[in-house]
Amino acid sequence: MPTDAVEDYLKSIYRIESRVGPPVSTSQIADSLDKTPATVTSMVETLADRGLLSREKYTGVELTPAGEVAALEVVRRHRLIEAFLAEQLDYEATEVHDEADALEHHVSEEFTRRVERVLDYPAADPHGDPIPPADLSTPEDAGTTLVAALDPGERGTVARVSDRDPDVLEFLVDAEITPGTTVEVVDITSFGLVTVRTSDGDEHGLPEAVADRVYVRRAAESTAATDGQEAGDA
Amino acid sequence: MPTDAVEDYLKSIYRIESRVGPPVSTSQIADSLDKTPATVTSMVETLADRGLLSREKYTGVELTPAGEVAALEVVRRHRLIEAFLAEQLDYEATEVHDEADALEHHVSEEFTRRVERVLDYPAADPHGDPIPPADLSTPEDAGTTLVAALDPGERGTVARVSDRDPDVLEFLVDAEITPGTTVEVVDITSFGLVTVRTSDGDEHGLPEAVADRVYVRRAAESTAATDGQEAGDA
DNA sequence: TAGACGTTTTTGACTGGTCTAAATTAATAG
DNA sequence: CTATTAATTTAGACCAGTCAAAAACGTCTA
Ligand SMILES: [Mn+2]
Ligand SMILES: [Mn+2]
Ligand SMILES: [Mn+2]
Ligand SMILES: [Mn+2]
Repeated sequence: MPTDAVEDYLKSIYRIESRVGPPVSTSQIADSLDKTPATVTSMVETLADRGLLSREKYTGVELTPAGEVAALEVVRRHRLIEAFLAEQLDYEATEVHDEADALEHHVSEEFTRRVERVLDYPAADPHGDPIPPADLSTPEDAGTTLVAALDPGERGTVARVSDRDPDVLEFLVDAEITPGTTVEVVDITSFGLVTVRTSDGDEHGLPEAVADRVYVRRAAESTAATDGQEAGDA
Repeated sequence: MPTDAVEDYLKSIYRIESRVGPPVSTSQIADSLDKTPATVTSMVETLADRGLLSREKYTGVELTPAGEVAALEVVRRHRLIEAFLAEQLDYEATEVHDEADALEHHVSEEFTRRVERVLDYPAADPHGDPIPPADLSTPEDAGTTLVAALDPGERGTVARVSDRDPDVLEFLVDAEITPGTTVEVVDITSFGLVTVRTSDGDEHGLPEAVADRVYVRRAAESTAATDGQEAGDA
């Protein structure tokens, strides 16, 4: 029943909520969907009428449980399709997004299940975003942003790279900073340059805007200062 | 640029043209798309304005070369998607149609090429409908309808079964009258019952409406009456 | 050749999604 | 506490696609 537009709004609100929390403002939605604020106001009204979100005028919106379920269904389809494109049709991680953005509104539940089965129930899409299972039960373990998780000298595993800016994503993929790889923070300057070493030994300087789009999990118990042990689990 | 609706109209007109030829009437289109005649009139006006078809009021429409190209692109995507669903996701031939009908408007050229490549350039969809190649050059060899092609006693290979009526399709699939199988016409009655024997030896009585949806190619040079030779190429 | 009848078009209306321009509101700086 | 400013909402418009009801058309029959 929901139209493409409705699904896109829900998905967008969901993603903003899970990044910065509610309330989600009109302009945040407008930016992320590339619509005018007037358009967004009108749409969130109808979404509120349908019980998919609660709205306080001039403040913002927040998904209701029903809205969150609907959003998660879209997110699930989106990520599953991305995984599928990468896996079965040999798409690059940088190419899957737009295709999935169109398809996500038009695949049936049947299709979704079959894709999931063929891929053997993948946990994450090609960027590392977790794929909600059919019961939509995922708590969204996103990992922590690079500088928040690691001090200089520490290592971690990349859990996820944001796919929001295609250029940033392209850069990260080229640098081999992708889900599953290991990174070590070499240095963090006061002016926001983060230098990391990747598993192939290369060093890359990441401006803050880029570093903030890399999410990692600390390598278990191997703080460089307190512990010389560096046995790697590649 | 064309919307889903525009593509559906073009596809529908194309299929009617290739079945009964132009001009295609308002009501034929309305029937096949399940729209009211008023709606169709309004849409064919805009299609004519865009140069996709020529129209004579109160008579009907005919695709222009541009319209035919656009239609063939949709048909190509549709059939490729059907083949893909059957092949890679294990759909039954009876299940692919609706899914493809939605997806056909939302897959990119890139996607289409990749699917085609993965399937190794398939010639036909699961019902036997030919898949136009990327240059859209296909002349559509559809095969000939069962009673037109075969006299009683003759055999032929099923080239194609119409997918228009899901129930008929289901029946044919159950009877194992599907593209690639061999059928022998046992008897044709004056009142339109066609009895055929399938390769497994079973006989099936097909009412005219069903028989007309099975397209075959005569088994080369093995007319039962004039020739005892029945060497089979399965 | 005049109806009658079925088909097609016209008319007018509605929904969903979008925009621009104008009005309103909330937050903030003086 | 008021004035400026930025964000938001309202007002009014438009487009695509659709339908129901009414009018126009063309054909075929009596
Ligand atoms: Mn989308
Ligand atoms: Mn993604
Ligand atoms: Mn369609
Ligand atoms: Mn088909």
